[in-house]
Formats: sequence, structure tokens, C-alpha cells
Amino acid sequence: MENREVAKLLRETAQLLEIDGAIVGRYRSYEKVAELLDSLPERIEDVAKDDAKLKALPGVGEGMAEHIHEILRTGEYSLRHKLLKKYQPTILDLLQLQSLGPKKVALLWKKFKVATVEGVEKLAREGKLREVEGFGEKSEQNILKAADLFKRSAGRFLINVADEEAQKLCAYILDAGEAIESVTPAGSLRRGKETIGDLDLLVSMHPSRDVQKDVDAVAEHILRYPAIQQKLAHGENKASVLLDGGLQVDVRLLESASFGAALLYFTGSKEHNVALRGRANEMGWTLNEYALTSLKGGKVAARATEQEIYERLKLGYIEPELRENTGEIEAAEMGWLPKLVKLEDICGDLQMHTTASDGNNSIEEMGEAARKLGYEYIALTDHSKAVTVANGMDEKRTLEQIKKIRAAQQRVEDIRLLAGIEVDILKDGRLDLDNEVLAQLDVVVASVHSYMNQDRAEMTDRLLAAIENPYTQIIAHPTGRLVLRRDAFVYDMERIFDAAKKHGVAMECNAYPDRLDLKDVHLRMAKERGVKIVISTDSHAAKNLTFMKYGVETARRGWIEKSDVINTLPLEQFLAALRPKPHAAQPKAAKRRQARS
DNA sequence: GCCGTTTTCGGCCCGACTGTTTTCAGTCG
Repeated sequence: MENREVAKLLRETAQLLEIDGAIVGRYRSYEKVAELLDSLPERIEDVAKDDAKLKALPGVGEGMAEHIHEILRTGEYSLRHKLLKKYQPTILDLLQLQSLGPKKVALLWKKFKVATVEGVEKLAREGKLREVEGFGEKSEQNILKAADLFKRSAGRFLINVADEEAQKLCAYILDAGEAIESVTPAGSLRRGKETIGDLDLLVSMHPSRDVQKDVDAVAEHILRYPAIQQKLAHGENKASVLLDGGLQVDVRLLESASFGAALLYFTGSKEHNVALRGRANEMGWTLNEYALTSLKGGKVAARATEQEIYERLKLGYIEPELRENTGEIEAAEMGWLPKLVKLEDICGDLQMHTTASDGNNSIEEMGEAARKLGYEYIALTDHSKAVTVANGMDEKRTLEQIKKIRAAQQRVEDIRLLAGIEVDILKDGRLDLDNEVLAQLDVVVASVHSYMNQDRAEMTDRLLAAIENPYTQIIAHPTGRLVLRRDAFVYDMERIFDAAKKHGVAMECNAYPDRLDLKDVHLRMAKERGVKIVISTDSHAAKNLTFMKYGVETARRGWIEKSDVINTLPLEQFLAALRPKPHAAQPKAAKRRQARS
């Protein structure tokens, strides 16, 4: 059983317990363990084999360990099952509705025995909800809106979608005038998370004689943004709107004096903030979105920048991508924070497609676009023949493509065009092209595009075979997942990483926003096992080359440093870092040196 | 249900906003 499946059962149990009226601590303990599992790099199934190891996890005691054992043994958790029977399996849907939380869901159940979105919607339409204490006419309207949204969208967006909306809206807000100091996206977008639920924008206002007047003017300007579908809320210093695409945006207006505290608070993650506040308390401070202040006397210690708040908490500056409470606070305390890889460290892009298979641009066009991004080299890696839908190349066409790339090199200056391939890993782990052809390529990227539902053992063997093939240099999008659309392949990742390390095969962090594969926790695992990483865009058009930034952000979330990523190396060093080809002719100079000695 | 160099019982992060109230509970992030 996968960690997220176990986490889901525990999280749902927490929600059901809260509806059931359990005391706050009891359901919090389930939530905490669910959060832990979501970020745990090891498989909980493996951890649980050793009961002492399981109980050593923070928040897992005698009782919780027993529950986890039960879930792993039976695939279900009896308390969750019992509660779902007591209510209805659909009752959890109601919590998805804005303005409905566990207390109100419990009330609705008590009064109407209702447990479906449709049921609540009907009651709201008939004006019956207002009979319940705590509900009124306005609540009915809100629930009707929320039910509508629930039906229309799952509610999460790919990072590039949110990023593009954020850039447009930030530029618009800046037009409001001189009162604005800066507009900064916070939240999960700033942390580089693979999907974004809603957008948090912080608008910092210059100090002035009448800040409130400025704030009101800016808020009015924001509410006139043309792409607003619906206004959700509008308070003294906050506006929430729904954009046409369905993305919710929360804009907060604040004075520049407390910008650091606000940025820290609204960047999150929630778990990171909780831990920081706990640490603040222990040190005699209290931390909120306005400032770090002393518990006694309320004296402000820091608020203008994140740096000074971390400093007062005796921590190094923690990059937003690390703020998930998965060890970054301890690392910051010890001075062990990684020096994360940056976009400008990247010297080349190692996976992209041209019109030879399913890309939209020619070799030259890709080369020219990459040169403009300042790269020193790229690998052109079209598909191999097994991917017929993508017009994959057979041996003959691959050899022709190599010639075309060599010829294009004559016409494109200031960037090295490496002849590559994205060769398919067949069902049994063999590669889709003959060794004689693979031997002539500069870069061999291998990946899975078929039989994605193989069981754990088969898929493990298949990938192991591919890694053991002496021509494989990079495994692309290693888990095959599609963000929001398809789950990752199931295989023994630790064995795969160990094999990759042993054979010098690099694992890709695919920067394409629909993939982001390897993902953050797997990258961290790979790094810990000493596996080389490459970050590539998998571009199918020249304009996709800019997706690199999402790959870099994902790598940063995985604690990846420049030295972990081989395409941060200049060309010659990069080529030397790739797995050496079998029987590769030694350079003449090396041969002479050998002869002399 | 977990946890503890103040605690083995009593607390579990904190504040704004909303919509309901007429002083506040619930939701949200």
C-alpha cells in the first residue's frame, strides 16, 4: 500500500471524527500522522515491518501504530468504516464546500440526515437551511455557489497555469499607482508546489499619511480586473475573487513595515508555520502575520523581512521551496541547509522533440531558442519507433536524424547540438533500438511509454533491465505520472535508485508542468542515495524550453544542489559525467599517455 | 491519540472574516 493511500484513510478518519464531535486533540493526532505520511520518503509498509521504527515516528504511539498495522493488513480502517456507516460515505464531499466545516456538517446531519452535495443544495434552494441554528439566507446562497463550483472543478491547477495567471494579475495590480511598493505571489506558488489550489498575492503599500485610503483605492482597482468571474469576499485589507478559469485568488494588502512577517505567514506551508510558531513560543516569542513579538510585553522583535525573523529564531534563511516541515528547520538550526540549485546554474537542456517525431519545431529552431536562453548545449531527443503515435524513429531514421543534427550544427553557432534519442523501454526492459545505433548517439535517454499498469515486480525488473543496458545514460520521467491525471508507476524505487547509482545512470527531473517527474520527495531520496540528476524540459515546442524553471523549483523542493545536477556542468565536464559508452574509443591524447606509462 | 528537563493530566497554532448574532461560533488558510 502506498503512503498516500494510508494517509487518505487517516485523514478521512480525522474529518469523520470531527463531524462525530470528538475532542480536538484526538482528530488532530490522525491529521498529523496523515501529514507525516505524505512527506515520508520511505514506504510506510517497509517502516511498519519494524514495530519499534514505526513507533519512533513523531506522533505515532501505541494506538496509532496498531491502526497503521490494521490499514496495511486489511486495506481499510475499522473506525473510518464504522463512521462512514454511521453517516454516509458521501458526507466527506460536504467538507469540500466552501463555508461548510465539520461542525455545520454535523448540524445538517442531525437535523436533516443529509450527506450529499445534491441534498444540501436542494435544502438551500428550498430555503430550509435557514431553519438550522447558525445558518441564514446568506449561508444558503454561499452553499449554492460552493455546490456549483464543486461540480465544475476538482479545484487544483497546474503550476504553470497558476504562474501565468499570477504574472498577469501582478502586472495589472502594479498599474494601480505609486502607493504600491511591490506585488508578490506567496503560498504554494512561491513554494513551487506542483499544483496550486488558490493564488495568494501580497500587495505591499508604501507608508503614507492615509494608508487606508490607498488600500481602498487599490482594492477597488483589483476588483475591476477584467478576468474576474465572481467576487467572493472583500474585507478591510483582503479581497478574494474567482477568475474566469476557476482559479481563486486571495489578495492581501498590507503596510511594508510588516511585509516580512506577512510573506512568511502566507507563503506557508501551514506545517512549516506551525513548527515556527512552536519554536517561537519556546523561545519566549509569539509569531503571527504581523510580527515576531515577545510573549511578555508584546515588544516587536522582527517583522520587515523574512531574513530577520529567521535570524531572531536562531535559524538560517530557509528557501520557500523547503518550507514543508520535513527537516528544514532542524537543518537551519544546525547550519546544514542545502545550497539549492538555481535556474541560472543550468547549462543545457537534455530532452526535447523536433518535427522528426512529435515536436513542433525543427532542429535549428530548437537550437536557436535554446541559445537565446543562454545554454551551452542541448540534446535533441526524438522518440523511437515503439511510440508509433508520436511518429517514433526506427534505426534508419535515427541514423539520418544524427546526420541532420550534425549538419544543423554547421548552421547554428554558439551552442552545441548533441544528437540524442528518447528510446523506449519495451515491456521486458529491452531498449527499442539496436546497440549499433545507440552507440552513435551523444546522449541516450530511455523512458517508459507503454504497459504502464505492470505490477510492482514486473515494473521493477523492467526498469532494472533498462538501467543495466550499457547504453542507457538517463532515465526520463521515471515514474510516468501525469499531474492531476495519472498516478505514478508502482515499483521498488530504492532498488532502481541503487542500480542507477551503481551504473552511473542519471535520473531525470522532467520539468514539463504536467509531469514534474521525479517529484520532490523522490528527488530527495535519489540525492540521499547518491544518484546523479538531470533537469530537462521534454519540450515539444521551442516555447516550452522555458518550463525549465518548474523543473528547477521541483528539484529545489527535493533539496537538490547544483553539484547533484550534471547539466549544470560546462559541456566537456557534462559529457564526462554521463555514463561512459561501452567500448568507446579512447581519446588519442589519453592513448598516448597510456602508451608512455 | 500523543506527549512531557516546568507537566503522567491537560493541553493540542493563531488570527481574520463571515454570518450569525446582540457577544460569538465556525470556517479558512
